[in-house]
Amino acid sequence: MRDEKFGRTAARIVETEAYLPEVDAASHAYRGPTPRNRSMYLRRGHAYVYLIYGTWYCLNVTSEREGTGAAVLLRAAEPLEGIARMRRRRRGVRIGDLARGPGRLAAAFGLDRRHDGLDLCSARSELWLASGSPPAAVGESVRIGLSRDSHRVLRFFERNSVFVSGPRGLNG
DNA sequence: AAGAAGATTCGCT
DNA sequence: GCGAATCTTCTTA
Repeated sequence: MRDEKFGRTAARIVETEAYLPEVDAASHAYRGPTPRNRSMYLRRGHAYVYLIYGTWYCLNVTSEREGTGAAVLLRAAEPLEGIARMRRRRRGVRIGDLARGPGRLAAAFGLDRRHDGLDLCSARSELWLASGSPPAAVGESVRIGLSRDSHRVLRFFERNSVFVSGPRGLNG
């Protein structure tokens, strides 16, 4: 959820990908800290927001203890609140496309590097995680769009959600 | 120092 | 289906 002066935007996470510490060649933290990825080393529950292809931002939630680089990429979400605001940010696309994909999700919430490093578990943060309705059935698959460590089954999604970005079949 | 690839998406052919 | 957009990091293509 994101709180701004003029209202709240909220969405329910329906698709994620995990990036492991140490052994995961696809992780931005695989080769150690850099200016871009340093917030991956924050304690679990912090935001890692980065720019990809010089064009889109992606939102991750850190997942390990302080000093260990790991995170969960939020790949897709079901818009719940502030949908008009999201549509304005997303050039008026259909609701089903507002947050279907990691770049689109961050764009719907209006995120950029100013949000990098925020504590997503703090009531004083403008961007935060809330508990919501649990997924009915969780599917898993390999992660999308990787060339290294592409075999790892670390993508998780709500099986019957139309807001998921990638394949929803038995094996992803 | 320069070039290529990358956790993506959009618009045009 | 393919190229563009254009930032950060890694390789030397």
